[in-house]
Amino acid sequence: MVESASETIRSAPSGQNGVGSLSAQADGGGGAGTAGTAPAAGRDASGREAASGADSNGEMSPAELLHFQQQQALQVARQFLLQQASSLNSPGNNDSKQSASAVQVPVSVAMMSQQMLTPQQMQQILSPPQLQALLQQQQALMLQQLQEYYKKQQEQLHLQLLTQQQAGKQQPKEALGNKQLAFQQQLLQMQQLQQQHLLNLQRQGLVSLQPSQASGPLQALPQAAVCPTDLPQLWKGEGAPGQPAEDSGRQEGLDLASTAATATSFASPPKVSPPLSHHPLPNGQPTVLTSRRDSSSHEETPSSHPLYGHGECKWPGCETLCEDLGQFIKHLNTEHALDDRSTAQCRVQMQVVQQLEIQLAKESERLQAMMAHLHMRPSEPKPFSQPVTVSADPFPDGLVHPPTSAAAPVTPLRPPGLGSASLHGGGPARRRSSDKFCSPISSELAQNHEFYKNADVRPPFTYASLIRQAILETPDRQLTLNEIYNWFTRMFAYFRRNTATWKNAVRHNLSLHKCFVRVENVKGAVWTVDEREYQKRRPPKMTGSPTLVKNMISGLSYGALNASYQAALAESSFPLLSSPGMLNPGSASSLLPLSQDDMGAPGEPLPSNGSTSPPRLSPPQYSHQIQVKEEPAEAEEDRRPGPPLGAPNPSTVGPPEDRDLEEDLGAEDMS
DNA sequence: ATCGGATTAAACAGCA
DNA sequence: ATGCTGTTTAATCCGA
Repeated sequence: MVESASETIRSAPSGQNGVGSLSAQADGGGGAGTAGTAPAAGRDASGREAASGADSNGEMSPAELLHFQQQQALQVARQFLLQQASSLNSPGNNDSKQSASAVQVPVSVAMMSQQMLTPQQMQQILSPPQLQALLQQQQALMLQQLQEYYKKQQEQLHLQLLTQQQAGKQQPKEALGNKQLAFQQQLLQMQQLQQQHLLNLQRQGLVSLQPSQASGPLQALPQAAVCPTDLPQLWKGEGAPGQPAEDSGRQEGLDLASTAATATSFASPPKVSPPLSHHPLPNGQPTVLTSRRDSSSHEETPSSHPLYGHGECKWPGCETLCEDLGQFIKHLNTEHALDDRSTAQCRVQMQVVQQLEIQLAKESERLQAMMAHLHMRPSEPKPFSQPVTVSADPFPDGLVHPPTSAAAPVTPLRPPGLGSASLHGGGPARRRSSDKFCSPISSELAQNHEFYKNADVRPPFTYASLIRQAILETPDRQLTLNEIYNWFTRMFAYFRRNTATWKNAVRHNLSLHKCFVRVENVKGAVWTVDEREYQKRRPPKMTGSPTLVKNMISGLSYGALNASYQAALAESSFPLLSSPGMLNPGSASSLLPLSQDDMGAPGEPLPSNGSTSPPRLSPPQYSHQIQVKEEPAEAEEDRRPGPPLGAPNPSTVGPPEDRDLEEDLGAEDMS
């Protein structure tokens, strides 16, 4: 009647049958409708996007999401690292120098680290921009210090150089400048860092790199006695400049996974005898990363320079514009010649790299811990045949070995407890796996408690099931709205961060579902769960379809289901169901005032007798038959035949059953 | 293609 | 007046 044509226009993409078009539903909704639609349309897109993110694209399970996030963080860090490293190495290509003298590195890392960000700070997950900002900060600070400090140390440096050369190790070829020495040293340090990192990875993150340890490589360097004969070879590999730092960096970034992966599995014997005194690498491949990068850049345009890109000098803090490579070279030689400043800057860069390494190690460690946690449960059959580890897993120990961060395959991860259902649920919010398959939310929740608590992934449960869980977890099975909110935020990181909409959804669900009953309490209103109502709505489709049930049972191992269900009962405070006695008038009433009401209520069929009232709840039942739908199974026994509930055979129409039940209890309930 | 459940958004009323 | 709570409607998505 009302031609709310105006409204009509909006929606109706295709979503609902023609409703949209006709719709307008001017009918009752009137006010709400008009006002609501507009915003709703626009918001839906964004809102959903935020909430479901991956859903639309590729389906990701919560765990996959998490994994993905972690990988991204690591990649960013690694990319950064490689970029930094590339600029660090670049100077070396000017000439293939050799001679190595262990340059004493005066700058104490410890000192530096104090000036710089604390490990704790670094440890925080930084967004790329943040990371960059921090790095710049570090660089600035360190630069300052270095410049001052370096003057004092220069003498010492020269002295050492002389000493080295006199020792007969000096290379006749060309005189080595401090610059080269410094770079060599840095290179070595990089190698050490990389080794350390790899080692850490291989140790599955059990080795955490402490800030204090960070100075290890540096200080150990002198003693490590860079073997002069080794260095040349090292440098040789990087004779060619390679592509612009940026490009190479980018490339590395893209290729990071494989790079890292190869790094860990590389078997090629290193040319450099690992100087690292403390971390002997089993298969030693100290230079893998470096040499690999070098070699790749090696074949690249000789006309470019790692420190030159996009027409500007990439020297840290420089950014001088240079029209061409020639000009850049000139600039490099003049502005960044071997002097205090350049050397200091190199060190700074080195520090940056080191810090990144540390950060990377920490993130890797975290990732590994997370993955280890997620892989902890062998229970689930993996649908994916994808190998979890990259190549042969070199880890001998018995620990679970999640892929190392470096080599981490993109294997989809997911919370161990999650059933496949939740998996393809695609992640975001449309989950309800628990509802559908009767896989008890409590069990999954218990298993993945920590996961959901810390991972910002949306739990694969419906609001209704979550609310119910929250309520059932409490001793008296009742919660105020606010307490429910608190439970959500306490149990799920997701709800801690996505506060906008879910509260409304919770309220909406509380009101919408009959299974949630509001009870006036002394101190206000509390919400309780009417289990029967809840159970009623659970098996949406299974009810009438024997085939469905059959499929389900065959699909999910009965044993597993049963087990999980029992587990749920046990751990999840489902005393109501698990213990027959619970339904006794006394206790039941106190606990579930409402449900009690329903059952025994006014005139209603439900016997006040607890055991009988909830047919499907009777203990024997789930003990052998999952509750999957089985309310029918034995309900009838105690119950009067009348109610469809009792209908033993599934063929009996589902709807009636549902309806009846509803009427049975619903009546009172409604009132 | 359709249906029903779930989610999200929003309007609105009642209450402290 | 404001914020919280609770109810309701509508749009949309998604799985069956």
